Amino acid sequence: MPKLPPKRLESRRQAILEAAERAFARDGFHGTSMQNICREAGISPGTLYLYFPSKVALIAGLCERDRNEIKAALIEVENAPNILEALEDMLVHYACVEPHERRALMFEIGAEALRNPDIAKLMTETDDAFTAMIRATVVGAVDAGRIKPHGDIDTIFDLLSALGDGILWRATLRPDLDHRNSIRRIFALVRQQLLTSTTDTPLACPA
Amino acid sequence: MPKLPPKRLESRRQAILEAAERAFARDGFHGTSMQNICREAGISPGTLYLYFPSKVALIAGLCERDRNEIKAALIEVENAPNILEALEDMLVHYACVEPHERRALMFEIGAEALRNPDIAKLMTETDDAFTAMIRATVVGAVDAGRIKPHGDIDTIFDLLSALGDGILWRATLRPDLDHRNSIRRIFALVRQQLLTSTTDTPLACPA
Amino acid sequence: MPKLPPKRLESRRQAILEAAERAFARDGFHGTSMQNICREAGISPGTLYLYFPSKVALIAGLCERDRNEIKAALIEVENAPNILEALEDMLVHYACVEPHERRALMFEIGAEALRNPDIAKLMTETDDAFTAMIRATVVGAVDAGRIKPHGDIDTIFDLLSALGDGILWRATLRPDLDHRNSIRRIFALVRQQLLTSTTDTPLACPA
Amino acid sequence: MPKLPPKRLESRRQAILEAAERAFARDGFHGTSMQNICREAGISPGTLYLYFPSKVALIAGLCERDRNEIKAALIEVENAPNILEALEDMLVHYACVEPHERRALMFEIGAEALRNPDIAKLMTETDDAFTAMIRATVVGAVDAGRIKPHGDIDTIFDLLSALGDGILWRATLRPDLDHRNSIRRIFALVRQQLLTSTTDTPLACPA
DNA sequence: CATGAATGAGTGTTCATTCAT
DNA sequence: CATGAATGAACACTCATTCAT
Repeated sequence: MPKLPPKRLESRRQAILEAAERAFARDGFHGTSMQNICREAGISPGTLYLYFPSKVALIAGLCERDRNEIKAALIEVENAPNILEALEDMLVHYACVEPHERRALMFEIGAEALRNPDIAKLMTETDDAFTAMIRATVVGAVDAGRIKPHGDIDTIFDLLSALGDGILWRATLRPDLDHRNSIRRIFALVRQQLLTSTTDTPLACPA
Repeated sequence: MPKLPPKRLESRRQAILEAAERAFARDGFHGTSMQNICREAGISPGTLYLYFPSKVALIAGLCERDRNEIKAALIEVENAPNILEALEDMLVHYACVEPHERRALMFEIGAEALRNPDIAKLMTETDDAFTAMIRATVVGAVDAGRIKPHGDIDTIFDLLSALGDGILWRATLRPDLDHRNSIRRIFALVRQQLLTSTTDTPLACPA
Repeated sequence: MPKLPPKRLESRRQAILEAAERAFARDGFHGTSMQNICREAGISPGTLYLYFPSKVALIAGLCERDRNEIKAALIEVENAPNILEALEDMLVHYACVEPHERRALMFEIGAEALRNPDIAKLMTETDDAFTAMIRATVVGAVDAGRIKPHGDIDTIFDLLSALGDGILWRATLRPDLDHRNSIRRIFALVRQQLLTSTTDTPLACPA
Repeated sequence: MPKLPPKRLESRRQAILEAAERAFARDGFHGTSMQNICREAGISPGTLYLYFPSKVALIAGLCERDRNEIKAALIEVENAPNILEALEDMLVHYACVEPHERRALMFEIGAEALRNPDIAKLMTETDDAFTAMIRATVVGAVDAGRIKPHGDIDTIFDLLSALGDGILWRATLRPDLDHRNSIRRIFALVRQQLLTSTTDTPLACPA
């Protein structure tokens, strides 16, 4: 029987999560104390623990929030006229448009997942959902004859998954490089050699 | 003015580094205390600080040691008859043969690089050296007519770099998947669609 | 100016006290939080503080309740045909029949009394009432010629008081020993050497 | 390989234990923070944890120290010409001569034993050693014909154990009463009715 | 009367680092 | 060169209590 309306509680929860994200992004997970987060959120430690039972729970909360965000982004990709283009835009967004801190945080959550099974589970689920969704969309496009894969479709998926993760990793660890340009060129290559759109101009035989 | 012979000093340093690596791999960077490392190395804290000025310096030391190891591995790749095959083997080695802890540590060093410019510099240098080396080798092979790139050579390099990093990332975060098989198939695809060996049986035109 | 009928208030008070006792007995005074008690009682902290102004007040409440219980037990002793037998039964009850948690709680209340004068006062009053009552009863029996004390009657009382407290202390701290048997034998000895019932078979002179 | 001489370490340990005792006696076990103890001992928290691994370990240390003290006291009792007199003096010492805080601390250690098996074990061992020693001494005196028990010797022991504990309990919880006088009278009664010294003037038959 | 969200000082404990020996 | 005792700020987390609703 909550005294405050549920909406108030939920918005408070979100505000705390955002404060935690700012603090984590600024100082890193291990460099951020609960007191820091409290100060950032303008609340007391007691209140913080009313909403999140532990520091790890904050990371889990952020992880879940990201998961929801990615799911939403995926639905957009799903409905896009050109799936490769949509994926490319999504990658540019996370690799270049979002601030560096955002990627750093993602990286640290990954590191945390290596030691914490709960976080690992959240990440695994997100990853699986992502892959399954892309696969369904592309397979649909292939079946509809709008895309032609050059090679085993499963292998192309594995390659694309690794490619996406690798681009994000490099965007995080090598902020000095021009990833936007790199992504554009890589995707052009993918379109040419791995997943040809049949509605585009036909490609010359590579041999 | 060291009074001990430099060899003795250096071997001590290496022993400490190895102890640190064991401890970090077991408990994570933030889960390992300097006392743990001392116990693992069989020395006192005072002695540890004689060889390494801080905990981060240990990570930097490990990072540098890894860099040297990778450079050695690269030279092997450089001299290999088939560069793609050598790269593939190297990837299988780091993604599947080396124990999971090794990858986890690499990941944590990456996370540390995000907060520490010294570590970042070490990683960047290693990455650049790696890329430059691969590029030189492949370009040599292309010029010699032993390999034929299907597309812009720089783009292929970017793709391969991201692909390699992504495969390692996935091997670290998704230890439940069969990465060995995945790598084999991806490299077959790469050989077919991106970097064809002219000494192999010519490929059929994919279109 | 209470608006609820006093009975309702009082029964609520008792219910809270019982919940607190359960929680204290389970986890100890210092191991029990006010939130635990609230959960046990099915009320909110605000309500708890409406009935008891502090955590110590709960202990005081329990102490007072115990006092009333002991007073009731004393009246039974007072009316018993054989006072020593009644005392013995009472001791067996508190030392062996009641669950260990009950004694532990009594012990913890004692510890609290050492730091809190209010609690100390309650305990002292109970102790005095107890002693006075026993004394009156026994003196009555002596005057009536039903019991014959072997020695100074005040000293026998002091000994009996200490004996009773000591038996309870030992029953609390040494739950591994057989206190029931011990009490039976001690009381037989007391009857033989300290307080002889003249209605029983006369005792032989111990010398 | 301790750098400091073992004596220095041990004296430091003892100094910390004494500081802890002062603090516990003043404010109670749960009312004393580790910081308080550090201030009292003039050391830092880190140093405190170098000597004692936890707060409970401090209580255990005090408990063990008390045990040794009691053992020493017992040896004196053992060698005393009149064992009952020696026991009486020992009781007077702990009940009346030692400061109230000492008893309060003993009480709190008892309370802690109810929740902590390690402490309970220490207390049980001390108690058993105490009882065994007294029994051996008294049985020796009985066999030598210097003391004559009036009743079953085991029962007399149980009664004496409970009596001693009860006197200490009462001395702790009722500091307002005159325990010295009470003990003198109780022991006189014991000598008269339970354990007669055959070297003293023979007692008249109580009947 | 009752609620429960909010508080914030306080808890026991850790750990990277220093320095006298 | 090596030691290890000592440090003390910092940590994640708790809990008796309050008060606006």
